[in-house]
Amino acid sequence: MKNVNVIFMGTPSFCVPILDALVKEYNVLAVVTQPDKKVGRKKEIIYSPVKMRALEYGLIVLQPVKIKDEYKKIIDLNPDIIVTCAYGQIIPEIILNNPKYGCINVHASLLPKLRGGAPIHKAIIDGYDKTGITIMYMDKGMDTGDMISKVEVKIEDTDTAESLHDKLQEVSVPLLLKTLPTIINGTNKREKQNNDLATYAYNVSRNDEHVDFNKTSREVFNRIRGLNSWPGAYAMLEDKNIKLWSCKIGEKKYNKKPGTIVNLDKNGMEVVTKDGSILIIELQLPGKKKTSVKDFINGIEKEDYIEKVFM
RNA sequence: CGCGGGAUGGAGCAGUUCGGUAGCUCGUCGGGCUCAUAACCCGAAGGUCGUGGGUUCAAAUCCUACUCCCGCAA
Repeated sequence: MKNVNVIFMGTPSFCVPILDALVKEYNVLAVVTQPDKKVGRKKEIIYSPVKMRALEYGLIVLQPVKIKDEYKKIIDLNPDIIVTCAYGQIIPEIILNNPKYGCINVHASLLPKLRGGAPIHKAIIDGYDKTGITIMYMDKGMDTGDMISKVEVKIEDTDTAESLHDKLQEVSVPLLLKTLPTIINGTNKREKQNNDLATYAYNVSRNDEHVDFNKTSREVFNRIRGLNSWPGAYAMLEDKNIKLWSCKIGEKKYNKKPGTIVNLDKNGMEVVTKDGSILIIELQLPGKKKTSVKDFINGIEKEDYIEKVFM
């Protein structure tokens, strides 16, 4: 398939294996990714993972600030097909209508569920028992185009956003390599999405990262693991912002205000929820590193924490 | 130059204000108790106190420059 000219558009590490596969099997004309950002305390300029890999291959890298206004270079390359995956900008119709085989997107959910930028996190946070990868034609909406192929992945209680990310990443490449030839030879399926069944997974906001212990243990558990290992869930204890990295669902019930710390020992920090409790296993204080509660308790007075309430 | 916290045996921390013998809770190793133990008792090993300068009779502690880690904000 080296005679098929492809442009790949993507940004985070999730889609780097897709770029690898495309480079191996097809003729990649260029890679489009988000502009370099100044990130973090030092304001270092960070290349997207896709850009870094593209540079390793010596590919042309385009980084339009607004692809809506800077589409010309892409069209001028005259691609046969454009493959996108977590690119991060809405592609204008003038590009969508250009390649002869169309523009397809690799999306990390079973559409029409979880349309949007954070389908992996939200799949866990919202308590889905399965998710997957959908390959679809793009249209002008956000993840609303016709579906071509899918693969399902089961979500286990042991999964975190990170482990689910890895599982989905693993199945995305084989699905794409199976699907692309059918698009090129015209034998692919094309199924409309049922908009009535659609759910949404917008990018994770600061508000999404906050753990509300007034919810059920299950909901708290899902939120904490759904934000691990990035960006992490948090709750406030007095004036401190405490990150909660991993937890287990507790077995007891308490007649106390949700958020109250009732026990603190090497097994964890037990916090009251709406319908029971949660055992925090791993946490992080501001300015400190992530530590297990087992280690954390060695350096503190338990009385400073017991009966305090997470907000 | 966005704001702030931090670096002390393998881990989590105290000690720094006001310079004077390296401390706590764990872990590890050895021994004891026990039917047994993640429990308890006794003992031991293990630290250039992030790095380089400076002040001092004396620096983890004061001054100075730097490195690395982290929370927030973007």
